[in-house]
Amino acid sequence: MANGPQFQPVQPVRAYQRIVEQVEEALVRGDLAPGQRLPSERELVTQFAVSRSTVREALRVLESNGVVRSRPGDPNGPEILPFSSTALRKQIVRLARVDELTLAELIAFRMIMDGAAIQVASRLRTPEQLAELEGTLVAMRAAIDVDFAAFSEADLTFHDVIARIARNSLIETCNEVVRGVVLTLISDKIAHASNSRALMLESLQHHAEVVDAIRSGDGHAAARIARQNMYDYYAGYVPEDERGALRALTD
Amino acid sequence: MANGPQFQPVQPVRAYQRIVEQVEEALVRGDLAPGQRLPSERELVTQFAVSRSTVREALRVLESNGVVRSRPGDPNGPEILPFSSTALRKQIVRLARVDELTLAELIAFRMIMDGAAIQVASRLRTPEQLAELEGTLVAMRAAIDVDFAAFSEADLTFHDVIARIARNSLIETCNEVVRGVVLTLISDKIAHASNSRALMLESLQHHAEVVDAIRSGDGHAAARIARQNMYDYYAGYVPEDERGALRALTD
DNA sequence: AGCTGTGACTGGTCCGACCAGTGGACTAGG
DNA sequence: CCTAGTCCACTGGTCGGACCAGTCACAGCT
Repeated sequence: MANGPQFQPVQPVRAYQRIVEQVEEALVRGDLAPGQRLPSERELVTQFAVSRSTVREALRVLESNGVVRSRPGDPNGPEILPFSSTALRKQIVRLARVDELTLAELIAFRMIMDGAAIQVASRLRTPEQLAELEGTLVAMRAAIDVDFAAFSEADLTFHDVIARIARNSLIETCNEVVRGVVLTLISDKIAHASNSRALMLESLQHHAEVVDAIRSGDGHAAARIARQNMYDYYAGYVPEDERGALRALTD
Repeated sequence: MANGPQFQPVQPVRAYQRIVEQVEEALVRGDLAPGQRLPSERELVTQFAVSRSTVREALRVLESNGVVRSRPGDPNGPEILPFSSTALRKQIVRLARVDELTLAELIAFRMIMDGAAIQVASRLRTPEQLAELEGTLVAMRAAIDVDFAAFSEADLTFHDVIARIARNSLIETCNEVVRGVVLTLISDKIAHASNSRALMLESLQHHAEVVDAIRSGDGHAAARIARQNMYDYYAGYVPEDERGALRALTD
């Protein structure tokens, strides 16, 4: 049999898709920047030489991808949005929903990413950044006296600072997204009201240990402590027979 | 000032959004499964009691999110798709394009995820899975004599097997997606034609070392070797001043 | 100058129409 | 009886026009 050229199946390109492509290309070329406005739908109709239905379908896709936002009556036209992780979160949530994704996998993901970020941060951190990290510990201590939401917020800040020191916004975004998914998954099992203060104090203590390890520059120790803490914190929500992967990360 | 109830800003919910929500809810409830078909657009018009334009905008959003696929002329109606990571990849590519994401970050991400997967795999692997892993090594060796594409394919299989042993599809998906993004980013800098065979043999040797470490059950060693290999392989494409984070991962 | 009412324009939705393409039913042939 | 070919009902893609509620800028009033 002749080994001819490798043909690829073709699928028709719809008009609205080419509009989406043109807008996205303009965005990566820099011709369009967040904050700027697109022409009105009726103006786009003339520019692209298509009907308004087609323009609107393209705008709906762009809107669903978090690229633009249309508001009724706005004479300035659709707005180009700054990048946001909401669309990325949507996809991960979708991945989690098809139930190929267990809570154990999500927690393992967090242990891995957070541990790695801490390991990198303990090497790259400047004295100023170390001070900033210690500042967030103080803020966490103060937040305990407010309520759990405030503490959770301060905890989030801590991990944001870590990711920024590690100079990796992918880790930052993924961690934030997965953290949100994990929280929604276990939110119905949480009864923080009874013992929340003790839990918060314990969590603060663990964070302080991590900072100590970062201060001494021992990245492996810092990462190990952080992973162990996360294991202790979340393992109770994971079925016994799924904890193997998590324990493999705490060695 | 009275501390009244916490009102939230409201934004109007469009008709097409509620259609999208209903379809996605039906999907998570299991009323809709991949492979099944949606009613035709005109049928959906009567079921949702909206116009066809509205139905179509909803379908475009679902299609852009990888949930359904419409084909012109198909009497069976739009098809419910199995989950695919293409939409997730699209979002990560978008994140990479806004240039907040450097090549170094992507490679760091791969070093972290792949290393962690290998660490977990060396603990969870069964003798059969170890044999399967050794089998992929043989396949990689055979692929070297074909061409680089075949070798790359075999290499991908290796990492897929690792992720499956580690029982974490999130890692699997993220790794696959990021790997694709990395390849497209450096594809223009690659000139494999001259020395590809030597590179492939070296890569195979490194994979064999990883498998050795997995066989002996030393997860930390296996992970360290894997990260070091990836560093050696990719570091050349990363600017000198961005390699700090990568080196922090190879300690 | 500050306020107010108005109107041009926006996006959201609906309707009806036409076209090219698909696939199943139906028919003619084996 | 089964196969191969034709045909047509129906599909999605696109178009154009229409109406409505909402928004914002501006002209005119106080």
